[in-house]
Formats: sequence, structure tokens, C-alpha cells
Amino acid sequence: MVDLKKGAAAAVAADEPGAVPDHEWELFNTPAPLINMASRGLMRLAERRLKPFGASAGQLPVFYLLRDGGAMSQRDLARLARIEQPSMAQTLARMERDGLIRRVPDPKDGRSSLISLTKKALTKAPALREALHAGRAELVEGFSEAEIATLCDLLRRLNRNLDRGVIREIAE
Amino acid sequence: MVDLKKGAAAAVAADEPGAVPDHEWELFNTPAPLINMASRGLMRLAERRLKPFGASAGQLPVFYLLRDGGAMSQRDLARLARIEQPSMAQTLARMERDGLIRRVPDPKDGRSSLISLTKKALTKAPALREALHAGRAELVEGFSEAEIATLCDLLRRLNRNLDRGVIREIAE
DNA sequence: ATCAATTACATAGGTCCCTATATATTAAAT
DNA sequence: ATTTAATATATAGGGACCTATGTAATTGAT
Repeated sequence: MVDLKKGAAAAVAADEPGAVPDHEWELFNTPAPLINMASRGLMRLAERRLKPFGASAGQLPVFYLLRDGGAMSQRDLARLARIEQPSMAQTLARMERDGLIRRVPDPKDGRSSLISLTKKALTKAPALREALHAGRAELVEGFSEAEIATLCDLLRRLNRNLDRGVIREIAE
Repeated sequence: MVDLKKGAAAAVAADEPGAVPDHEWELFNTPAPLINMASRGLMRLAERRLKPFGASAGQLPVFYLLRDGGAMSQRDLARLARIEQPSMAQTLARMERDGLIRRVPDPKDGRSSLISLTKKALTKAPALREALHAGRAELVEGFSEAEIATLCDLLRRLNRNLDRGVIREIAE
């Protein structure tokens, strides 16, 4: 199942003569930097793909969560997107600036607003979905479905470890 | 904290009355968001672990590349750390502000400076190394060596795909 | 009913990145 | 030699996150 075929070769490569010594940087043979690098690459990819539609990567969870025209509080958006509230606040501020979302005061709770996508945003949605789908295909090009599943599984476990660490340290 | 109770099942499930609908968010069953989430988690972990020593995550590559007291140009630091030059410039500015690096004009090239760690930074180095080691252990807790290797391998392939995409689009 | 938590947001201040550009300086080409 | 192209940094402008705090509205417990 988990075809272990190595391929650790070509990790860094290229030892030009007068060049900087090519340290066999342990940091690139450990998961953390690879994940960080992948994340940055994904961000750039998403940015390039979404910019033409006037959207950006951080807005995707909002587009997704409100895709049916529904409304939700900022808090719920943040919780479901798994980012902190101030981060979501900033994203929503930008989306509001760009006319992508609308806020309506929650009649049930004077502190809260219900956020929903504008018509403009809802119109973009299908194109975004399409762009994402294409990006995803490009990302996992050459991967078998099993490999993708394995990758996701390992990443989920990693994320669980990360969450646990946070909780452990907060609790002490 | 959003119990991600995965399991591809429960797809359309659970539409409790007042609750937020538990969309079976495709985005969390695909590698991209998992990677993004892991990267953010790693960043937070690193930050927590490094702050006590007056260092931060983005500085690690610099610490590593100059660990032996050597000197290097900003360009080479950026290239080896695989970030863009302006990003490295900003990191170095912060490190200079914090007294961690020193710049000496390159006698061979009037445009360039040679960057090296200060004594202060070199002193911190072992503690950082230690902290990283501990963090790494926590991260992959419960993983077999083979699983870690598989993860790294898959991530390297992913990164290769991401790089290829960039190149392909730049070339057109 | 009142006063003290507990929320929901807003704001301030930072880090880590990226793209696009401007500014020197060195290397190449004519 | 001059002009031109390529390099090494610097700067401007943003986006995406985070932590720490402040503020207003709501809940809870007297």
C-alpha cells in the first residue's frame, strides 16, 4: 500500500565550483521545512490562480462556508476555517472592502453580525471552484489516489500532534 | 475546537437545528489545507519554542547557514533558504536590529555585503538546535521512521510539482 | 435586579512571505 | 571606452497569520 520507493535524491543538488558550499541541510530532510515550503508554494499557486478573479487564498474558506448564500457569524467562520478571530476579521475587512461580503446585525445578539456573500461574490464562486480544481490536479500530478490518501492521513496525524502540543502547553 | 472527526463518511450528515451545519468540507480532505494548517501549526510551535531565546522561525535558516561563523551574501542566504531576496532582506534587517548578524562590505563586490552571525547569535545557537530537536520529536510523535520517510518523500514530490508549475507559467 | 463572568468583535503590533520596482555596481559587448 | 545587460540590495505595498488587549452586549449567579 504505502509504496516506500525512495526518491530522496535530488533534494538540493548542484555543486557548482566557486559556489556556496552545498550543505547537506538536514532541515530539508525533515518534515517541517518541506511542509513550510509546500505551504508557501501553494500560497503562490493559489494567488496566481485566484487573482484574475479578484479573490485570494485566505478568502477561500469564506467563499466555501457561505457558498449557498447562507449567513454566519465571524466567530463561526473563524472556528470552521480554523484560524484565529482577528485573522478572520482582517480577511472579512478586505472582502468587505472588495464588495465580496455583507454584514447584517444579528437580531438575536447585539454583539454579532451575520456575514454573507454578495451577489458579486456568488457569481465568482463557480470560477473559483474551477480554478481550485485545476490547481489541485496540478499539485498532485503523478500521485496515485492511494498516495494522496496516505499523504492526507500522515498530515492529519501531524496536525493532531501539533494541536495536542498547543493544548498541553496552554493547560499547564 | 472544531472536532474534525474525519472519516469520509458522515458526508452530508447532521443538520442540527441551531448549530452551524457541519459541511463535510472537501477542503480538509485534500492535501492543500492540511499542509497549510500544518505549516501554521509549525510556525506557532517554533515561535513558542524560540521566543525564550530571542529568536524566531524565519531566522533559523540564517542561523543554520552561518552556524560555523562563516559569512555569506544576502543573495546566497536567500537562495539556500529558498525564499525571495526581499524576504531575506527583511529577516536580516530584523536580525541586525536584534544584534544577531553583522554586515561587512564585500571587498570583491561593491554591491554586496558579507553577512555573519554575531557572538551573541553564535552563543544562542546550541540552545536553538536543542529546541528544534525537541520540537521535531513532538511533531512526529507516534510516527515510525518509515512513515516519516514516506511523508518527506511525498512532500518532496509535491514541492517538485509546485516548482514545475511556477516555471511552466513563467516561461510562457 | 445586580454585578461578575463570558462572549463577539475591533484594534494594535509583529512575523513571514511575495511581487514589482528603483538604485547602484559590475560584467559584457561593441 | 561607452553603452548595455546582468546582479545585489533596497523599498514600497500587500496578504495571511498570530498574540495580547480593549469594548460592548449577554449570561449567570447571587
